[in-house]
Amino acid sequence: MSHLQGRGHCQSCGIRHLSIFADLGAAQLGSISAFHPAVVGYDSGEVIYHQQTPSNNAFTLRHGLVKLLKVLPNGRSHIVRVLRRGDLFGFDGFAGEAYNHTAIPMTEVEVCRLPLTELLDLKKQLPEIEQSMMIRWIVHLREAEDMMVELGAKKAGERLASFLIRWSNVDRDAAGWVELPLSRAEIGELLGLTVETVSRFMSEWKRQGFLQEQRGTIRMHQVDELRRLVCASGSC
Amino acid sequence: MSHLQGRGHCQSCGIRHLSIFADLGAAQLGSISAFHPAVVGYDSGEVIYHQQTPSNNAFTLRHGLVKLLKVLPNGRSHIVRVLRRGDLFGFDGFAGEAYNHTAIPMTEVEVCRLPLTELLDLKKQLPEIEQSMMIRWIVHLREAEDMMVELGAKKAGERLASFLIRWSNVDRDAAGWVELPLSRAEIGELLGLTVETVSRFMSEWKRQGFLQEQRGTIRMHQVDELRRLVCASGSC
DNA sequence: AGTGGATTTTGATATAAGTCAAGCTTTCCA
DNA sequence: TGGAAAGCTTGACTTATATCAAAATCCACT
Repeated sequence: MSHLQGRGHCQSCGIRHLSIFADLGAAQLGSISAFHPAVVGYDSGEVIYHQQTPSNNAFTLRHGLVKLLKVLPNGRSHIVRVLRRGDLFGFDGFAGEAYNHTAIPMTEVEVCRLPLTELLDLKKQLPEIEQSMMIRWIVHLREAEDMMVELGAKKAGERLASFLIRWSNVDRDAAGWVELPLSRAEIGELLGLTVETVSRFMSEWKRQGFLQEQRGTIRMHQVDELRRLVCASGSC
Repeated sequence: MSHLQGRGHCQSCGIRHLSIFADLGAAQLGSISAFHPAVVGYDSGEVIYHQQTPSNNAFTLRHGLVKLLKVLPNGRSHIVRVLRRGDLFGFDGFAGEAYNHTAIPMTEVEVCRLPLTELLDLKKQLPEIEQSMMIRWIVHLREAEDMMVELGAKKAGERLASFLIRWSNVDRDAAGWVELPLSRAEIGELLGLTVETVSRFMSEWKRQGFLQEQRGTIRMHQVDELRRLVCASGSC
């Protein structure tokens, strides 16, 4: 179950430097009296919010991973984005309008819940927040455009290789291992492929030594080799 | 060739009500002395700007249609967005950074060219512009998410039907006709399909009476019928 | 009006990826 | 600890869509 972990205190927040509040001074934060964030926990698979539901809160991800997905009337669904520490989400509709997608944790997560109306006020008052949000939108839009190219112009192996390579370039440890807490089904939903196709490619690459995996953790080898093999003249 | 049509005068601009300057009063516009927009024309197929090129200007489309596309190193390319009257584009990088995509007119167009640094200043000064840009980003991001679902979770016929239906709901005349100045190849690049696939579906639907076409203009019939036929239980 | 080039259509064929089905592993918890 | 559920792998088969190729049509320009 989701559970309230307590009232938020931005001043002492461990991930503030990753959030839209990164550029605020302590004084500025202290002076905000009408702001009421709350730290909330969710288990993997719970629903943080559901598409078509009125949006009253935005969220900042404190730790764990969240997927944003859209479900079609016929049951098919597609993951439109995977969120990481510090990401802002749920601010894709205007206050009171419906969320455009569903947000579900892929691990245990902790989020900071921000009432939308308060966030909008804050944004108006503090140009730093404004600016920080604008930058996020731009980056975010770039990523969306890149993803459209992946989906529209690349084939299965290319999409999967480029996803795994990108993923393994973030947060990998000294030995090159990265957590990959996505099921094959989820990778499929993200890349527009079936579970079987994802599984086949990954098995093949493990056999060929491009990929190691143990308990939800992976390590990539000879990335350039893999690229040369899978991606026709620079398609990924 | 592209050609300068003259210095812009926001006050008298015919599409200002569609632009990011829609909510400004005449007085506010008049008071902006340091702003130097220019009206520029381009022919179909010219390059307005090229991906990887430093971004110094943003643009507002005055009339005609522009495609934003990304080209992969291997020559494949994908259209990530089609722009209409009033749309702002080229503001996807920060001043001086590279554009993330290439902008090419699909018809003769006229654009208003806005120096990025000036636009950024203006945005800082006038909350109306700020607000208007934020709304555009949100809408835009929604559209991008929707498009990812199209590409990732739907098949050829579903994508094409939903594209044609959406398209024909904008700017159609009293008799239901809409201009469609995209070649089959461009529709394919937008939807992740080949020319042949696009052509086959459209021919079939013409035969079946769902679609009429003459000289770059189309008209849809019995949309609900088509949907029922093509889209498995509500997939489009 | 007539010719040449581009675009579109149509057909035949190939193939990547989906579907269906069965076994195999891992994980979870009773 | 063991047994069920969930997730993953593998195989055989089907199919949607790409690819290749050739007509047919449309359009632009003398």
